[in-house]
Amino acid sequence: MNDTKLIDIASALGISVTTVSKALKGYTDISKATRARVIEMAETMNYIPNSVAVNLRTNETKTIGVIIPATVHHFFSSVLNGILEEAEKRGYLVIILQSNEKYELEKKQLALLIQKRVDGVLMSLSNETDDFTHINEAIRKNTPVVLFDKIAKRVDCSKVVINDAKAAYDAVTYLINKGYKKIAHFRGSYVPQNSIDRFLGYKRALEAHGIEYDSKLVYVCDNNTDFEDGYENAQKIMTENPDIDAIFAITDLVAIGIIKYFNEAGIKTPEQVAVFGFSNWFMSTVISPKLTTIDQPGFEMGHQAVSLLIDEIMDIKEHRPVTHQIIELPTRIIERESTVK
Amino acid sequence: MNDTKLIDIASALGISVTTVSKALKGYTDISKATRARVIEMAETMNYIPNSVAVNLRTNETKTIGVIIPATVHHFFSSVLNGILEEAEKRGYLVIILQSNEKYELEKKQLALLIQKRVDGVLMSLSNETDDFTHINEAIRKNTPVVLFDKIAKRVDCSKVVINDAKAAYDAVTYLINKGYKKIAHFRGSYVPQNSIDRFLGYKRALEAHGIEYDSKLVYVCDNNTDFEDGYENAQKIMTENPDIDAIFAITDLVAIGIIKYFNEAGIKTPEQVAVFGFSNWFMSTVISPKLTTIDQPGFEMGHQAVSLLIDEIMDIKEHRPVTHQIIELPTRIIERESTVK
DNA sequence: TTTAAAATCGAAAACGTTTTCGAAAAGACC
DNA sequence: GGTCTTTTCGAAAACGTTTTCGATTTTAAA
Repeated sequence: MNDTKLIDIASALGISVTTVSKALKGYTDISKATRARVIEMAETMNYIPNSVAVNLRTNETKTIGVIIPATVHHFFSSVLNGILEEAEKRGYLVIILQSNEKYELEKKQLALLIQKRVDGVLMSLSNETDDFTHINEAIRKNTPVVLFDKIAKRVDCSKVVINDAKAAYDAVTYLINKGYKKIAHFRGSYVPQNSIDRFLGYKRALEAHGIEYDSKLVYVCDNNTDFEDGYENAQKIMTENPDIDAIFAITDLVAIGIIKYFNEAGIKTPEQVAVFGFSNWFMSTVISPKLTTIDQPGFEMGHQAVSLLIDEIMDIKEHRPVTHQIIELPTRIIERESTVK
Repeated sequence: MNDTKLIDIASALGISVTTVSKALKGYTDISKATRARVIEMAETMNYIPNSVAVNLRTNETKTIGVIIPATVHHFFSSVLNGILEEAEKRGYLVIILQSNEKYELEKKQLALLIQKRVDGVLMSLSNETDDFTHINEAIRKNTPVVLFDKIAKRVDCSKVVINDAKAAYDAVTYLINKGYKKIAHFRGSYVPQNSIDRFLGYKRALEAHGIEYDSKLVYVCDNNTDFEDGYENAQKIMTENPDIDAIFAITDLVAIGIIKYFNEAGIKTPEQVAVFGFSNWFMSTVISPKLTTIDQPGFEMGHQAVSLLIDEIMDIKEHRPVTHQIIELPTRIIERESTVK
């Protein structure tokens, strides 16, 4: 170990630690001559400042925390990528925690991050989360939080999102314009805002185009880790409502499950039933037929979230007033085989 | 902010910070009575210890660093999962860095982690890395390192790996036993140990079964982020060596590229050419035909790596002699459609 | 009651920096 | 040479803990 510290440089040079510290940090009240000597000595002694001591003194850790529901999803992987890249660029390290879609875990992890004195935290809510006091508490304690993707509208903080309702609206409108008439929706569970908004988009698109909304055509897929849900509900809907001609799925994963079932059951996609996904996972180009879907800019989302967070950290540090922003990233339809006859 | 500190509790109770600290940490030289008073006051004042101060004093951060080449790959996502879960269970936080397969970045990031005083680091080498002094340097400075998956044999530290050569040998042997005679190999680039070992396994399996190794049947796929490489080389091999009847691919991603090309070109899999992947990515069950592959236990690998690392951290802390272990995780063949006629 | 042992507490040093403030030295000016 | 300004440096406090060691008080033993 034997790390060299300021005092080692100081005694090697016969000067004080104060002078060494100032020389290294570029203070102007140190002569060019001694500054040069200090820098050289620091170099040869291979000095590396002890970040922990610096953190204690300066009261900042140059570290941000990230809480995401899961990493296995391709979408969150790309968000993570964006986060890591931007954080590194701005000189921050990132601590990652995974809530596994559990509210209790999410709460505990947020407390952990605050205890670790991270300068700010980025989070995407778990599916269970419908109480936001832990987040408000964090903000109240001056740890800035920015929410991304799975957010809560009622929390007053910066956010970066897509317009789920609009994206869903666009998707369903696209299907209607393509001539599909009886469009089902495989939705997510009832708590997450995404799930609600995509459902609303679906419903509004139908109504806006004179198609009556039928709650019997809405199936719930609340398992996020597997495509079984899509598979099973596809099976179910084809016995209960065999005359549908399209399904708008909340997620590519669900859509993949649907297509898998259709392929096995000999149901032609899109000839008999078209399938529309959501997120543009890598997988969606792999399956046959290739999946039409909504592109959700994960990488960009990670970038923006970090940017917003660090800006806010700076504002707090400089005692500037903080203003919360909501960035809405554009989505677009990626048309592939699963919807074009 | 207004965090409550030890001194706040102390002055509220009219006692010293020493006593407060000891009471909270369960020292036996504090009376039951005052301990109770302290604990209660700490509770009501919502005391949270300042980790940075604790870190400085105790000289440990309860944080480990992880450097991986990329997160987008499904395999690394599951390793990450295993890491996060085990680290949380053992009370450690994890800082993640991504080298993007660049040696220089990997080196810089390792230095960063050491400067941040992480208690240890987990890493999987970049494809470019063929100099290991940065790792040896870290170990010399008493920051334990454990390597996983993409390792360097010449570095003296704990490792958790699969036996790439054996897994590849098994895969090719499987193909031979299935009756395939002219088996090509799409290998990775020349530096990474994985790539080398899988190639060696391929070669040895051929030789062990009396099939002459032909270097013309080996194609290099060194792009890890896309399946284009597999796609293009598949196209190439079918003009240069149209009589092959199987391909052993270094990665599921490459295999997917091959199958995509075959599907488009009307080449039947596995009837004309069988395809064998490696890693058992989620994707491999999505493509049609479903891909036969080697299951690589990523989650378990993450678990074990963290376990090894924390054990070593403890050994160093307690001044016990450290012993380096190499854990070899079992792989197995997952037979699916792409190799069974 | 005296003495020894046990129980309970606190002063102070330490971890390695950063930064304020004052002191000393050097230079400028008359 | 004396005064004033500028340059250059260092002592010391501070960040919030942990832990050693000694001091004081209480209890037990005789």
